[in-house]
Amino acid sequence: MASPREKTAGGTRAQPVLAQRLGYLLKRVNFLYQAHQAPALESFGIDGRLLAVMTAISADGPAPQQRLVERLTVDRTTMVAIIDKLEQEQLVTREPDPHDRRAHRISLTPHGENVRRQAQAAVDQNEQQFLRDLSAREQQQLRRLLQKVSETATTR
Amino acid sequence: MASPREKTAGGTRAQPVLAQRLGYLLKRVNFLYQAHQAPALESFGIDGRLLAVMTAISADGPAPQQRLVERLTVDRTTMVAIIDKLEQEQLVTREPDPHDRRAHRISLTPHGENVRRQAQAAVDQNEQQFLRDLSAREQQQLRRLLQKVSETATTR
DNA sequence: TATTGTTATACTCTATAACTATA
DNA sequence: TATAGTTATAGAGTATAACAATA
Repeated sequence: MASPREKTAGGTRAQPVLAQRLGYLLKRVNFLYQAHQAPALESFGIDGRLLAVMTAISADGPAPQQRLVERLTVDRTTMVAIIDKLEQEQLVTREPDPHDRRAHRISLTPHGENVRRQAQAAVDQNEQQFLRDLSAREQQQLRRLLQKVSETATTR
Repeated sequence: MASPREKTAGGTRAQPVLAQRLGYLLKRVNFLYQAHQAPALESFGIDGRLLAVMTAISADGPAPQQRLVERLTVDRTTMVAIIDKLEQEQLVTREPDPHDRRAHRISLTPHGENVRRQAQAAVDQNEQQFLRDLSAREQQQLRRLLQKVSETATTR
């Protein structure tokens, strides 16, 4: 029934030990990260998802909503709400796609690119605070390992 | 500022590069992990949160709901729903705490401990599939780095 | 007065179904 | 027939407020 010892840091090893479970760690670190970044992003009137969409457009250029949907793995209907918000804040524009009149081309406005750049800088700086106990090498390792797992699981 | 290149598909190149952002990676890997484990857990009639609660009880012994709340960082009202479900499946029992008649002692039933052990074994096995592109050493590194970050951010 | 567990309620996030206009 | 975008709607998940029993 109950295991004899655990410590959360020292010589744990026993059996269950929640704090070492990958699923628990991923959920928890993700939660902590979002909570840590939220205030920094809030001052720009955006959240992580909006920034992610702006990042995708900034990296790959103007795109129909459908392409953003595939890129970010969010639902079509969710994307509508995201673009609504971004357009309302005048960070992106919706234009008819000349090649396919069903589609809308989403582009960053100059203001949008400006906000994106500043928000990203704030995020990056904040991230250093979040990762302050990891060396530069460890930070790079963490990113690399997560990326590797992400690619494994995506291209199953 | 931004790193020059990335891969992911063709020769993407640009600056922002969503797939390298820590926030994006954490969210994505967490999502992929949950999706990967859900079917395995579903066959036991539970989900990751229920297993986490069972793990905590199994590791630390019977506990009042409040202690589980602190341990898992979920809301009191959420915990009520979780314990309701576990009790309904006869995986745990709610007994009056002899020392504090306001509190309930939550204990794993023998059946609960049995399910917990089998479910955990299934999760562990499934996890190897999820992490199949990481060496044993890399898996350990990933866990260690996440744990370190979690502790940093928790004990701010 | 404060705390444990509870209910009712609201709010966010996300997904489903059905519609429109194009292809 | 299928696809891009949209709307309305419903379902999870989670948080807030208020209450009963007890400390």
